[in-house]
Amino acid sequence: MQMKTGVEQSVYAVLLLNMLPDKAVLHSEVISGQIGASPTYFQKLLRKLVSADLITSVPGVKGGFKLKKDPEDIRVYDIYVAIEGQQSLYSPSGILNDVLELEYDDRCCVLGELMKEAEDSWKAVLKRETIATLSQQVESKRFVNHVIDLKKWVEENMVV
Amino acid sequence: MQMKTGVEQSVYAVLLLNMLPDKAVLHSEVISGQIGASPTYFQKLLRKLVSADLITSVPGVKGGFKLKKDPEDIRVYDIYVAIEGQQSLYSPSGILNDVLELEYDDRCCVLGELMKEAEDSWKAVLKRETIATLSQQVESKRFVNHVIDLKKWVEENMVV
DNA sequence: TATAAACTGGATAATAATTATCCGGTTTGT
DNA sequence: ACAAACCGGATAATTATTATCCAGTTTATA
Repeated sequence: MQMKTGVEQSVYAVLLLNMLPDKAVLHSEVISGQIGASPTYFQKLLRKLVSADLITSVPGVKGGFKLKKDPEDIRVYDIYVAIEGQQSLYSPSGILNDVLELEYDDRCCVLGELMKEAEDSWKAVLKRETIATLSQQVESKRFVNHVIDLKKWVEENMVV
Repeated sequence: MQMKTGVEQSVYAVLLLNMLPDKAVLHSEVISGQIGASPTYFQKLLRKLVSADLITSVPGVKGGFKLKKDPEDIRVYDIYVAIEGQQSLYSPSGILNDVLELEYDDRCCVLGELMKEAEDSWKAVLKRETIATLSQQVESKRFVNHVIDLKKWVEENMVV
């Protein structure tokens, strides 16, 4: 039980896109190169983010990707769902129902309820943080010099 | 990202073992048969529960498995860790460190902290519930008749 | 005391999920 | 018209999970 690395890569990709000036766009291979992801698979991830309406893609020469929403409106949870889908961490297989030989109309899933609560609690934390708040943390004094370099890199690699 | 079915099977196995009278023991194939799990793989799961000191095994003819601890002292979380190990749901791959070109001594992992908090919150729920409280729920009035049948089954299949 | 029936644990195979690649198609700036 | 990007479906490679097998140890009992 481990989160896909694609989620982490996507979060950082969105953080990068958030450094783009308006109208500018970043080519998918440029992003995957910076993040160290496999270019072709990374495109699939970007595709999912597009489907989830978190980013937009512009095709054609000078095409690329940019944010669709404001960073305040993109929650880490949104990215998680975009990549992993909304299937829950626990899918009750109804063992207890079989063991208790319950009829369909009075099935119980005592473990399922607990797991749902745990998962909701987990999701709540992911819903709290947004790309905006994450960006703030990265841009904190401690890393400000590195972020300046990174923004320079973005400007060198972006397309109008 | 989905919880192993082995965790669910293990929880129900422990619930079954909790119905055993003192000194009695349940053969692993009897349990896996009731739960509907593959016998050989299920033994591996039981083995992990033994290693985690949640249950004990007695070898030899008339051998089997029984609880090692009181049901109040077995948390769902303990079973989860026994089966899945204590690796966290999120293992930071240090992308941001690479992106920011940080030196070893001032690495940050802004996403890692968030994920850790989310995971702790998830685990807290699993730590709250024990086999004792789960058993209570199953034995609630609603299912009391079925539980009586189940206990009958346990007595028929247990070994002194 | 020999035997059968259980657990032990390591090697290995089968299955499923994740990650990665390829390629023919569409869009768009030059 | 062409090159450079995205699109999306098929497919392969890799990894994680589930499942099996087998030779070893323990123990009740005949």
